[in-house]
Amino acid sequence: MVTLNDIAKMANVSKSTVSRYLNNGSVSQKTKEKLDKIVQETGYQPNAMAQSLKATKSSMVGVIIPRYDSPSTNQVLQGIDSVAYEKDIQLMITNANLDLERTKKNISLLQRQKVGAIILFATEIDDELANQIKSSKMPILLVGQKLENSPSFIYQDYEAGKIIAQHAIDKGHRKLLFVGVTESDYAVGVLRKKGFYDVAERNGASVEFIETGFSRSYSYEKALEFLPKTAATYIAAATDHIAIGISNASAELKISIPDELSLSGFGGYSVTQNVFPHITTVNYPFYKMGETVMKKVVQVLNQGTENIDDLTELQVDLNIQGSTNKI
Amino acid sequence: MVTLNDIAKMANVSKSTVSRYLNNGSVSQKTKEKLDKIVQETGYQPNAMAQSLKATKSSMVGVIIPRYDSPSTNQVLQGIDSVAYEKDIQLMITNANLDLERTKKNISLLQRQKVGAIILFATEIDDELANQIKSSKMPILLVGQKLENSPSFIYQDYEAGKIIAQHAIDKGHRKLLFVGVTESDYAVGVLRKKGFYDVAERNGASVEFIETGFSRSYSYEKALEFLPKTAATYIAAATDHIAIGISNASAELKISIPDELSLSGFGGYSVTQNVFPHITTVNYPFYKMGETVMKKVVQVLNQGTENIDDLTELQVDLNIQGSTNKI
DNA sequence: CCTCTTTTCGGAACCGGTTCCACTACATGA
DNA sequence: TCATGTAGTGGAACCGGTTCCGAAAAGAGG
Repeated sequence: MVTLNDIAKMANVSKSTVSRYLNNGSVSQKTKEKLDKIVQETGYQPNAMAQSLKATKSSMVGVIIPRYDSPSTNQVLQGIDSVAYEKDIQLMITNANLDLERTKKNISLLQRQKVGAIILFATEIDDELANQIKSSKMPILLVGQKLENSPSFIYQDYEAGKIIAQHAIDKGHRKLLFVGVTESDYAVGVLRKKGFYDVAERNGASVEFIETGFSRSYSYEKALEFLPKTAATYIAAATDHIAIGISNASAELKISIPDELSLSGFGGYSVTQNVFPHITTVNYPFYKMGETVMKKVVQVLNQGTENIDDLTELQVDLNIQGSTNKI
Repeated sequence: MVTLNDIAKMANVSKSTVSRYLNNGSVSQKTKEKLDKIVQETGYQPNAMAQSLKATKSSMVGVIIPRYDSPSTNQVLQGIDSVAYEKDIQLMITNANLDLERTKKNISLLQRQKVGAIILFATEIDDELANQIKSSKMPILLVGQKLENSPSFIYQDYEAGKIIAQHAIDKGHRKLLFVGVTESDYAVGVLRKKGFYDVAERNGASVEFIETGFSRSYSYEKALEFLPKTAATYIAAATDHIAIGISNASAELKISIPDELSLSGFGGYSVTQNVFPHITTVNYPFYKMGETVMKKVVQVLNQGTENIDDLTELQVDLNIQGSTNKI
């Protein structure tokens, strides 16, 4: 591997001259031409680690994702990437694999790499992690969860629940079923449900509740059981994947959507377009989330962590498709 | 940020002693205890860049992915990650965003970062990129494309085409339609189709061909046109997403799958489970691909690039679901 | 108590860059 | 002609670690 020192020797100049040539450029025309030629021939590329070491920090930004195959995360990543690419910031993406311990390890890994900031897609935050975040000298931005005194970026989950309930009400439904998940997931399990209940009850509708898991296949099995029994005319699934499972089950049971039953999800994943009829859902602005967070990172990199809002909420909007209809 | 030097001063010992304490450990009991305490209190973590600089290489492996929201890529990544995590190798994932120029830039970026090896998910390879790969002193492993004299890992696309055709023949179909993509994509556009044709024609079946694009929605539109006209009883779509588009269109047109028409895809994505009936497909071993490539990387890291096979082909297998039936 | 071996430790060089400082050479203006 | 300014350059220190080498200290054996 050819180094700056090698180049300097070949050109019979000092390291500093070569470095100056590569950076600012107070170099004479003659040496510039000489170096042009040598750098060209050798294909010299500066060692990024040596540069970062001298600068005592790297030009990278760390990202901790929960897992690779999450469509929402990937859309957020696209948004992050678009801004990062534009600003010439290199991302260092690490996978926590839905493991809290691995999340903590990844934070310290990124700290050792001296990244400029960390974007953390948090699913669960325990006390230890909260402490690690708070005591970090390196700015850590949270996506999808909020934490006191840390810049957090979340979706309007409570609002989303309200929007869907209002839609059901508007379509004339009064017997509703909310198919949700465990309350240990605050955004999905608590907020969406609460928003839904609040609007439904305010309008005098009855709401049943059934708990299922996040997987499509489990929800499908569950739906095969509860669909024949329920009196509801409108089912609000807490995620699009759950909705897909229910959609599959109703196809199997020859229950027609939307004629006999209306069905909606949350998320706005493209999977809702994969079934027919397409599923009404609440669109979450994943891509925009990425852009927003990354722009904030750029700001933090330039100005430090002062004057940064603690909480940024991104708006959601209703996406009406063929799966919901008037009663 | 507390450095090794700081620790040394606090403990009244030399840098080398602290370094030895952190690594091998030929250190007396007394100083060990003293350092234990100080490291504990300060939360000292060695600077990864300084370590890499000294070692003249980092302990990372670079990965270049085509884009973030590719389900197949993400499954391969999970496989790569599982091995990397086990071997304590840090991944540096970069996004080429389906851009050839960005792919080239990413390679040189990873080279400047002195990663131990690069895993490249190649879609397209032009002469310049081929040269860049060949002239790299750093091992570059290719996934999904093959290149002479470079370790390449591919799927059995030709074989997959044969398998699907054989399945159609076995089910008694003789009027076949292959819905494919442009031949500029060698694996999907050429190999799958060729395998399909070879087996079909050997068995005296007729094969129509229609070209579409990779997107589900475009294939859906196309299918609305060609489904009413075709005489085929079996449609082989060149990807699962195309198959989903066709499935949606046939639902819209009230053409019953599999009673009136059999339909299959390629890929084995979970989306084929999202529609009802589930779609027969050829499973591609994405996760295993990741494991296989990463194991090879580990080998290359340990033994260098000698005795590495140029080409590794991973087997595919038929996954029969409800969308195909006897005629 | 004195050798001999082993353990423990500090000094210095090094990895590959960047940057400050001082020095030279030459041009500019008075 | 001489002071002053400026572009171009090299030397040296530094970023934060690792490692080689030799010296000092500690322990073993006679």
